[in-house]
Amino acid sequence: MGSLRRTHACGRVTKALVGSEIVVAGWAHRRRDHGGVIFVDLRDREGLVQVVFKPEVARAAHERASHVRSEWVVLVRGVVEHRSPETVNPKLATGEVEITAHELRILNSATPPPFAIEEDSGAEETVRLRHRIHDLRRPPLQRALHLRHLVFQSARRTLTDLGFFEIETPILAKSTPEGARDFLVPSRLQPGSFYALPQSPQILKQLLMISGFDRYFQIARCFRDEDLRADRQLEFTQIDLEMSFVGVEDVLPVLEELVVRVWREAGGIELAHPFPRISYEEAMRRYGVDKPDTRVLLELVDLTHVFRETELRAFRSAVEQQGIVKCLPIHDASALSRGEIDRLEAFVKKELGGRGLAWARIGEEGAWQSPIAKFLSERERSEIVGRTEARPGSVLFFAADEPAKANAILGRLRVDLGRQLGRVDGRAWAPLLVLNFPVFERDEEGGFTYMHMPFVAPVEEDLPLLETEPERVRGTHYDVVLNGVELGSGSLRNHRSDVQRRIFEILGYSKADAEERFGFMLNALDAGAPPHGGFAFGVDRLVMLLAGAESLRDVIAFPKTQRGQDLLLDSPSFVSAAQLDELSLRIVPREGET
RNA sequence: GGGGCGGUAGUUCAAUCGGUUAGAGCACCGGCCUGUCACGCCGGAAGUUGCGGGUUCGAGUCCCGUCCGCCCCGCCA
Repeated sequence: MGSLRRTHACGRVTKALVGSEIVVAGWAHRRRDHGGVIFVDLRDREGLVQVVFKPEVARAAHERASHVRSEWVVLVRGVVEHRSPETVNPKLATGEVEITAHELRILNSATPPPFAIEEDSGAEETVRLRHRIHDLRRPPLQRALHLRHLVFQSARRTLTDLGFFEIETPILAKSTPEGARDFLVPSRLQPGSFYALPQSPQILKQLLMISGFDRYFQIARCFRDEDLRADRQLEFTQIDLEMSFVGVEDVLPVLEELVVRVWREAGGIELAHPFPRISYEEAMRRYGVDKPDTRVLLELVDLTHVFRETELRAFRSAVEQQGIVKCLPIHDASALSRGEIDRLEAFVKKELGGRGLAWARIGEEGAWQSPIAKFLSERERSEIVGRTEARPGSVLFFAADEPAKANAILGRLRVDLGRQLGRVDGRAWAPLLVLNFPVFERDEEGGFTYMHMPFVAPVEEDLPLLETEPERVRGTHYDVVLNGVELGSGSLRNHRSDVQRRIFEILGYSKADAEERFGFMLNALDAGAPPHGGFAFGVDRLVMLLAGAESLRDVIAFPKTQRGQDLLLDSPSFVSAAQLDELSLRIVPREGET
């Protein structure tokens, strides 16, 4: 490079610079060699600019330029000039100008790229992940990671403005028995003992509240050793925050302000606020999910009581086994063909694990066209029609199953069909606060388990229910939902150890169990814990939404595949016997393996 | 753990019913070309058809196993 330093970014060369000598550096995006004049599109983070090499202007530079290939790294000194009107390129931000090169320095050659460094490379994801360096040079990834940066900066600014301190917590943390599977890190100094990577900084941030930090936030890396999905990675990032001396109504405005400012500052989007609110119970009832996309206008109807004594055995047995019967009515549904309905039924059975999908089409004069019609009494049919407001042209879908399953099936169909049939309200963004999640839910054995985590504080007036009907205890838990995607969740936490102990009891921990597993937490609460509560945003999903991406992998610089591998680094990988030895570890082959 | 889709040149795809030497675009290499911008023209090189086994006179194609990628269920405070 010598002593020459770049003076301008390629993508920022404008008409204002015409006539001046500048130095740019970047990657040779494309070379067009006309034998005489040679054009090189030079690319950097900011964009492309055309460099012209003319033999009569700079013989040596022109000669050198003929050797330049795609992705070579070069530095150019030249003069910015207007393009003649017929050679202006309107597709390029810098297309009205070009740089006439006086000097070319080749800083590095490069192997040919495995695919085109373009908006859409056309390459398969395996190839893209293996060649992540080239993939990251593509504009969509450059934009996504820039967006991520803007999100972080906006969040930091906003939370700082609101009086939060940014405090780090350990990555080498401790395994706790609840929640997801831990990633373990063997300790060399304590042979046989393990750290766990944090699933979230939950406990530590509560300890920080007890320590008096009042308002904390952190851009925290979290680790959960569970199977991956398009929207789930082994490691992910949260904007984590916690506040002292607050109730729910003090936390929610902070979350709203954060989301509104991030969308404004990182995305240039004004979100309507305050955000609409809905209870967990209402969300499940009307939409079948706890994170409804409220832009979709279709809604579910509960028909359980209609079928208590029905002749239709599948429905009655579902109701008898504490299940529910729900209906997704779609009016004016002539666009839904019989073939489409059959396809949906197959989809429900195969993909969603449903027993089936009952349906009915209401014909002219209200005649039922339906495989279940003959099992339904006059009264049942008229009650269904009344409840669903069905009319000629309506199609009704029914799910009779345990509540979670029936809701999951119809909740999914609601969104799929709503989008497919255009039953949407036209908004680009639909933020929503979901409130009052229950503290407990029943587990498979009929006992209680926590719905989100064991530290969620009950709503104050429901505290007496802890002794009588734990199932009905509403929690202070809240979710922020955008377009049917959960951006994050939070709650007030139990700051009184007696309430926390009672909850452990209901969860089935003995006193000794609770002491052993959470003794340090209970002691900490007793050390003068203020009322506190907080929240954590899933940044990756948030950026995915803002970027309009389909997968978390498109907003993370170096993501892992569905099997948890990094195809670029080729991790995870075996380690040397010496390393294992130092950690007092031995690899034991699994049954059936050699 | 389960269901589904996929894997052929660097890359994106094609290859009839199981049948000649596995083809094409782009990329790559060489040559020509002074206004292109997906430059153009001429020529060239490029393959363990993911891997292993089987059926067959003959397998990219059929069968079995396995590996890898993606989507989903389970799982994920």
